Amino acid sequence: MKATDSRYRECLYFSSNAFARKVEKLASSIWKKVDMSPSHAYLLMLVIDDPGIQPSTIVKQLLLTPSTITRLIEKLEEKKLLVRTTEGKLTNIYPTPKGKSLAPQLLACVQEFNEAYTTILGKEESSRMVNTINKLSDKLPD
Amino acid sequence: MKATDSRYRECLYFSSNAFARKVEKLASSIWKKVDMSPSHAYLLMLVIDDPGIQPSTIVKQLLLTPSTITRLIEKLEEKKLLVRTTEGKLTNIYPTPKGKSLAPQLLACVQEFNEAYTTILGKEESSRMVNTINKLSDKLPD
DNA sequence: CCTTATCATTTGTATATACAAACATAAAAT
DNA sequence: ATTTTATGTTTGTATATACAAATGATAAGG
Repeated sequence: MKATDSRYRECLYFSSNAFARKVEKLASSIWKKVDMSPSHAYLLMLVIDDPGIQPSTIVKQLLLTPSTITRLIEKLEEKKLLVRTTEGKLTNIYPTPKGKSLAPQLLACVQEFNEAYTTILGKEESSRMVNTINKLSDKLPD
Repeated sequence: MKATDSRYRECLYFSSNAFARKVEKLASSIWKKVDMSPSHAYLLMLVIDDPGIQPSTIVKQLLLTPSTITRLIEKLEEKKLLVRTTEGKLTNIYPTPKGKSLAPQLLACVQEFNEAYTTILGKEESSRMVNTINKLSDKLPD
């Protein structure tokens, strides 16, 4: 059934969740090429762009909680794509050569994903959508 | 950090996910009063409004997968809020008296949630948002 | 009728995410 | 200098959701 036909079509809870699930699915299908989920890929890109970045900074950039970030990092470390070095209470994350070598493919995925949804939704409309979502998102409480 | 400040602010993947998480959180805080997650509550309301409804119909209404629906139903059955009767390959779901008695509280939560976000986002803007999201959602592939 | 295809539901397992508590360290206050 | 508070990170555990395979049952084709 289409969202516009659901009994709960007017409820923001449903709309936003259903939409996010669809976007997630589209994104996942693209990042499967590098055998990674979109979150992992974005985190890795952040680390490649800013070697030594700390988890707390990643938390802010990705808008996820600290525990989630730890878990994402753990997985990427297992895959030998990045390493953690801890000094005192601070942790620094660096990409490994293997991780760094993925950079071009990661960028290609970003581009492919962006093209995929702008093609489907229209260039105008999707960028307006993203802006509106962000604006509203900022109004909602943490 | 605000969504509008994230490095990935222009990516629909981030925006839609972050937004959905916030909406989910707001919704959860309200439905905690009836000790239920929003999904469980909406499912229960569906069953109360249409006793004997089948899982496949719920799937279409809630835009979730069959396995997720089974899991939601299981939990509500554990809580004695609904019952399943299976005949042949079809299953019918009925609310228990206990489940039915929750109806007014469930409605109150719906209302409270709607008021919460329309207050925050503005009446106009939130209803436009919901419509746009649904429209775009329908364009994305299953 | 028997076999095969189709449909509805469930089960096993996996992913993404979060909350709350635990740690570990650094900074501030007395 | 010792205690308190604050900060950054990790761990234990829980929730929501999904995919793929299994199950159970009806329907269709030979």
